[in-house]
Amino acid sequence: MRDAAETIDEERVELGEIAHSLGFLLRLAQLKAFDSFYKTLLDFDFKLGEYTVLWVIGLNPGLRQGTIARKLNIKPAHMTKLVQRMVAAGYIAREIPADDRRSVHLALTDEGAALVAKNRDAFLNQHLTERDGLSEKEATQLIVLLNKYTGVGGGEKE
Amino acid sequence: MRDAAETIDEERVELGEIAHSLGFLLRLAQLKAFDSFYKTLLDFDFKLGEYTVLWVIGLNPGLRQGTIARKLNIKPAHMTKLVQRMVAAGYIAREIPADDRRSVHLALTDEGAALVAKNRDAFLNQHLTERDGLSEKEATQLIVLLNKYTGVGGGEKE
DNA sequence: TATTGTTATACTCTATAACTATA
DNA sequence: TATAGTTATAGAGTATAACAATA
Repeated sequence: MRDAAETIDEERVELGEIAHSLGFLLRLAQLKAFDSFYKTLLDFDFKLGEYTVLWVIGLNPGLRQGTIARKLNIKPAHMTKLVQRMVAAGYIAREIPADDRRSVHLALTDEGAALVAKNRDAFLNQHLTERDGLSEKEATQLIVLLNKYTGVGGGEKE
Repeated sequence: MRDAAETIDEERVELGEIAHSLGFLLRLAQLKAFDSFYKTLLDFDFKLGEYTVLWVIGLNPGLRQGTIARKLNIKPAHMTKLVQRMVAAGYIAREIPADDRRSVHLALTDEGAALVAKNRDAFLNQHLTERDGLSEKEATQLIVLLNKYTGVGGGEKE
């Protein structure tokens, strides 16, 4: 595997110790995952982040906008614009609750719920298409470790 | 662990199946890794990507600009601007080889080499500071899996 | 004609701070 | 005075296409 198909057409690039740097590897891995995601969804006119927000709102109707933003690491300013686009598109309904009129509660419209449901399989198919190079077991292991590292699975049933 | 410190101050957010999506987890993980990286380098006036490019040029003096860009997933247009900044800063020297005058070969100046050397420890310290939540063994496992997934370690000694 | 790198443009995401309206 | 969200602005990263020089 060392002298095999490595000299294909490109000069060899030595990466040294950064090949073991989490930050560096995560950047490359994310680019790869996004690539294969978008490759499977040619007709999809949404950003990954937008769909994710719709998904989370669908699972947590009535949640405050800021809560979702913090959980998904979206900055308030960005969140505002994203929500505005989704409201304009008719996928999200905003509601100002009487008990705290500063906050905004979000829910999917019927149209939004339909959109999430319709693209659900394609979206979750990521698992299958995106794990190039890894065995099923390794992919599962990777996901478990990332859950732990990010703290995402913290309070979940797992 | 389920009823413990979860109701700290924030409403509970249900993520459902996307908590197992590689793309989603990689995005969060990358944000976290970058955060802790920049936290350890308060006085560092470089972007992560810029330092990475300098690093790789240091290990591969004379390599073509495009080769490095492809390996690091940097788009040609972006690479051009990045190189221009580094040349202006005095860290990179460009050389047009006689045998193919379209290409640009890159090498570090003495100043560039000194900069890479000086920040080497802080840069590689990522390993130590950035693996919050993971045991040493798990961090190693994660890095191995990411190496495999991204194909980075493909032709390396490992 | 094809390739390497450059320029120009636009769009997304991010970062920041000032602002409003509520509390 | 603090908080939730908004607006405005700027910067970084990316995508794209048109271009020049060279092969």
